[in-house]
Amino acid sequence: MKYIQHKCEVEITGVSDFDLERIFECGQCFRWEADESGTYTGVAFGLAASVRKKSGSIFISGTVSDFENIWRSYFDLDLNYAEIRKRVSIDDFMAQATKHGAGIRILRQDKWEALCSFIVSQCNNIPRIKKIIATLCSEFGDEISFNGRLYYTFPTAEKIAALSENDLAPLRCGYRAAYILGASRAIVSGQLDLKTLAASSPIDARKGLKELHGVGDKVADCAMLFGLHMLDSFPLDVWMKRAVAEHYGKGFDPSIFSPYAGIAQQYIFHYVRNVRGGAKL
DNA sequence: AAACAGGCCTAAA
DNA sequence: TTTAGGCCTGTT
Repeated sequence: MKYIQHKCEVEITGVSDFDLERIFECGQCFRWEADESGTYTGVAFGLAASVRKKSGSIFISGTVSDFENIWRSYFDLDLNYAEIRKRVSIDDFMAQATKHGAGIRILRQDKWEALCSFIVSQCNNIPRIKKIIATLCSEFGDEISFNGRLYYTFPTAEKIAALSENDLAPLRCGYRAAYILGASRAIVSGQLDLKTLAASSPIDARKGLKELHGVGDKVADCAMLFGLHMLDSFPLDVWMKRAVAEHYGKGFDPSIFSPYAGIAQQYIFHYVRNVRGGAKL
């Protein structure tokens, strides 16, 4: 990988497995939007940015120091996904899934943002999840001016913890509001330390997350995979349950993909939803 | 109009 | 340990 500073963006070359649509539309994040040219704009770690690809190069707005401090890690550019694709292609089904999903990456998102987002995601569809999170940010995040538009940071746990359920009413997120408040307060009180969990074993991380009211197996696994970057975590939603039951039978054990079960999960998810399954169950 | 959406919790077998 | 209902809200 090499990168050079241009006028107001950094050009990155020598990175394989980088497909913006597959990265941003595979359900791991909810705050990046594409324009008609395929450039994605979003906010992460308090910084707004635009990302585009052109003839094999990646262009990310900002400086080399932004890239080194944030985006290099955010896009997980130091992990060799091409090799992981080979590794999880254990049968024909996975060979197909990885072929169609080449370019997917697991973002290294903010831990709290991921946890909060997947609490909101429960029993919801993606458009509504996006809307709720957008409102959460515009109501309680900090403004960022970027390319003549206003964007918002994701509100900190501290900020949310100081609110009431009534304050969250504009989100229209129903019973999830109490879950968000509970999670934020657990973090602020120190009862839950995401940084510690990220450094602990998957079993302990899962147990810790599930102590939160409103966090079960699925949300915990998503928070681990997408927030704690525990790449062996294998979230099982209704789509995945159906897919693995169909292809591997009832006694399926995700550890056949270890230590990259979570990445395998993303390939399978993308494959059954976007390539084979279509948009309906 | 009733069912369902990328779950979770609780109560009851 | 597994299963059914209810939960906020928006959409079909």
